Amino acid sequence: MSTRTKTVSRDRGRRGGSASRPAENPPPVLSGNLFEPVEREPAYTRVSAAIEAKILSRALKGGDPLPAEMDLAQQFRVHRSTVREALRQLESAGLIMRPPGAKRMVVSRPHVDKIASGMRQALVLHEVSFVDVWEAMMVIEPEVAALAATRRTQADIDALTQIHQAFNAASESALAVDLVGDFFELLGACSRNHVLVLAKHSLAQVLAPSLALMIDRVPQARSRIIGAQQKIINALQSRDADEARKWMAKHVRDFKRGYEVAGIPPDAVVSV
Amino acid sequence: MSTRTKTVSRDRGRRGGSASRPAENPPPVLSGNLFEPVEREPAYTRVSAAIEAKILSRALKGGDPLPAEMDLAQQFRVHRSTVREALRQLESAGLIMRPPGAKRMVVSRPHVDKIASGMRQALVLHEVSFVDVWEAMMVIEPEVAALAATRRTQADIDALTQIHQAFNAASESALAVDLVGDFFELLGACSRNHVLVLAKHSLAQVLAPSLALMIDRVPQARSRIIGAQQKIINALQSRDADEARKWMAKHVRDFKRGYEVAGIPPDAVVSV
DNA sequence: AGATGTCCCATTGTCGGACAATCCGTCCAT
DNA sequence: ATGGACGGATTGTCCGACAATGGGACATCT
Repeated sequence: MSTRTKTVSRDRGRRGGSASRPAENPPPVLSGNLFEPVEREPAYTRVSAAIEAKILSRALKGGDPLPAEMDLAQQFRVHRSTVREALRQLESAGLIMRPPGAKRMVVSRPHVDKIASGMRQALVLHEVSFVDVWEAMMVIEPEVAALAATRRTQADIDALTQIHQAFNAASESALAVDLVGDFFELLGACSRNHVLVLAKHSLAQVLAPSLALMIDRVPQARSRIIGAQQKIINALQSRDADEARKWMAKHVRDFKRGYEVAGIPPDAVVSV
Repeated sequence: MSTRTKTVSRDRGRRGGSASRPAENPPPVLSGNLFEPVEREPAYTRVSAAIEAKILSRALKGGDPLPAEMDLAQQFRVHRSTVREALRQLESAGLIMRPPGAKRMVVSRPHVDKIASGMRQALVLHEVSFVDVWEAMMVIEPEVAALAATRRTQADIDALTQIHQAFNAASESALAVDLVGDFFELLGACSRNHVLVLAKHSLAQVLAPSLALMIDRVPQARSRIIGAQQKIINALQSRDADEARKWMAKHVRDFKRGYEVAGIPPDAVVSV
């Protein structure tokens, strides 16, 4: 005999996806399905949902340590193993993490890398083609550059210049790819808009592997990147949003040309 | 005494975040940290990483059933509990799921809702302000509309019109909000670009709760939405990308005005 | 005082084993 | 063919256990 309570009372699964069809008239006739499927969500899901709610409602702020697993198990009246499975979910969602070399889990806002990597997985598994990603870049990057031009500080420009010069001097392509990523990321930071930074970061992650290929195969790619970066920095320096937008658009278009020259078909699906 | 193997051999943590500083000259002097932190990732993480790799490399395709937990435990030489924790992580990442009323887990590509909800959590926890989200919409939505104008089919237009009319007739605001979301989503589908759809979807999720507020508080919001939707549909009908872009920009700007009229401060952080 | 060693306890990571619920295929009776 | 009974397979949850380790309290050394 176990102490489990087994009350299946919980019913407010708030997973509403807004995909509701126009909603026929329910009262008069019972058209089609009378009952919706009974929901039997396992305990580990309820536990994780409960903790997630506390975190999202800011009852648990970032940095707060979570109670010990045993405590949670007692509070939820559930076995520690069950709590652990719930914690794994939250951990993978990035809502909690364990600082390296620490016992207790702490509440943490999901790091950009975390969510971006989720996005990358999704795009890879959805077999998104390179043009799709490129199109998204064409939409986002020029506007981000324009925003950056109006909001950058001198420190931003200095940092960008530093990366630009490092790229100029980079010999091995792995480093060069990293530096291109850094340039884009820093430019995003100049826009002072977390949402766009997140979106940019995801695109960059998806593109990075093939970018390495491209830079290796296309000799003139580096000089074109150097030129575009320089123009963009100049535009930022003079706070010329239109110029920044224009050159970033050129820059992104160049990427596509680079891919074409490198023999990567535009409808190639991105991969890991 | 347990049978655990405890080999700490694994070292290729490929979590490279590209945040590398310009990389000083390592060979001559030992400047700063000589050793990187020893990595001791728990077994459940390695198990989930192994399965994740198999999925991302498409060795396991979508729809494939995963082996039973016991099988996995035997293959990995770990306890079933450990496997379960790994599975929880993959489940929460959306890489595997259990079809309602089935035993085995199956490989699944993460649904848009899944990743979008992750994005929403991240933005909420990063205390992103409403203007940030709005700015991102101003960047993305008009271009999506322009793309949609060139790629829409007649079926798309019919569906959009249907939603438009449903919104026109919608009485309760919850339904109206859903329909606005549906309109945006369908418009995204017309763009035929999964990446942009994903980004749009995330933004919509973040905005939905406050949108309900706004529609309730601002009487003229509905008529403005109706007008904009109509103009956009017309632009799509005549495949006029510029017109679509222009009206969508107006439409999104209207949202901001609506928020202002509703008394929602622009730097209010989005919440659940 | 500050650095270092020692000891203990709380907590995590992992394991072994157990049992009820339930899905699924098989077999049998109607 | 339909419907019911049966048994194996698999999951959800629990119990209990133990080694490893982080963290604090305390003693010791310089």
